Amino acid sequence: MDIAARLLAEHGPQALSTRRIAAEADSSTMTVYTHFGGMSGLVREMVREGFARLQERLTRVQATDDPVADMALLGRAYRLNALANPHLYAVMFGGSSLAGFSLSEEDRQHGRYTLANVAECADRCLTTGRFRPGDPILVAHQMWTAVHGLVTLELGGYLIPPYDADTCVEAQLIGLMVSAGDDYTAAATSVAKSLNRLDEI
Amino acid sequence: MDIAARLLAEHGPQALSTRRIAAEADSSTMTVYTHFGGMSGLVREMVREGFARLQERLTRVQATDDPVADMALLGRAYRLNALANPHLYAVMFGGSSLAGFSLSEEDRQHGRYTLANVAECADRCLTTGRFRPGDPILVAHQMWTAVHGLVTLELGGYLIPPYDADTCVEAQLIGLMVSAGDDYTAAATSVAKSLNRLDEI
DNA sequence: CAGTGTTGCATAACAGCGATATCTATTAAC
DNA sequence: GTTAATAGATATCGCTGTTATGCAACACTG
Repeated sequence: MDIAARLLAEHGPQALSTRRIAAEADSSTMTVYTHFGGMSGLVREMVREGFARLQERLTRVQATDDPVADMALLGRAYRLNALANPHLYAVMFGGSSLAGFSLSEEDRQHGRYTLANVAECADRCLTTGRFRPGDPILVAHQMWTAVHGLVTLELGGYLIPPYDADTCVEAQLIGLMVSAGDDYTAAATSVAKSLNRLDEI
Repeated sequence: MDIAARLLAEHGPQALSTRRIAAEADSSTMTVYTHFGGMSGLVREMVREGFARLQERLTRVQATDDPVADMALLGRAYRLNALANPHLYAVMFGGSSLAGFSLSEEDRQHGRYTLANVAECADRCLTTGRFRPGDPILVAHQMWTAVHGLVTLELGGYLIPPYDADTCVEAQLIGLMVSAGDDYTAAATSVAKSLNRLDEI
């Protein structure tokens, strides 16, 4: 797993081959089959690893008395995790394009479970009255999709040149909080506050 | 190109092989090389085709006196295009995971140009006072990332079960308009209005 | 018309891939 | 100590993209 993760991170997805892994591990291609049941099994395990890393990073943000700032920091953590593991992130969400590999429903459930942290934070935003009354799960879902879309486009190089990524992130986060019901100026200050807590994540 | 598009749409990305294309075309694998310079060239051409289809679909929405409803319909058109060409969509934005294939800066520019329709609509939303004053490009960008994220997760099967896709789209679109500065109830009615114009797209 | 250069495609081959069958050697259990 | 089981090495199969070679049809030129 360590070798596969390193190969993927350093040399991209095409370096993920049984022969290359075997060469790095000084063994034969059979090891991939005995331990993971094939290449797809190894990829599946790496997806799990990717979600584990993501969740570990999300749990780093601590709950403060400004839940909107916490939520913004969750968004930044999500993005930083993706930027730190770009290839792994691509495998996690662009998985269908890898030959013959498809996630099981259990894997997807595991992925969705990652949203629990965000939902908990959304609940705090709702109970403190910062967000418009609604379902915290649905709010968390909107947060996820928006940040996910931004990160996907950023990794794909589709960000519009005149604006750098940080500007887009800032605007996206503020817009998200406003869309959930927060006051615009309050959202702006909370998002700005989250910028000073980058050392947490 | 037609054969490749059909193979991709009907049998997924692993059916995109020089030999299979050659067999369907009753020719040899060399045709891919003489016409596209290799497999990556063909994929690049398919990405261009994908963006062309997307743009064609986006230009179908007509400008009315309710620009927010137009914007919502643009979002629905973006989603419907992705759902109609899921494999093509995956190649367009998950391209890095295909072996050794990377988009050129020109291709990316072509992709970003697709945003022009959305930016024009955002400008109308701004000038009519529905949206908070700001840069239409940045507003259009936020629209893009949010809808793109939603569609990506939907295609990946990551949507949260209790809510169906339509509910998420509805909530996401309303939230987007609110985040851009529109009034909540006005946004809700405009988004609902866009639901009656699905025959346009 | 004859010759010539160019282009398009078919054939064959090469290197690499995932996957499998077979066999060996090591380990675990009784 | 004997036996069963399992990890791993080797070789192989069918597949992939890619390239080199050669052949056939075409356009051009004297």
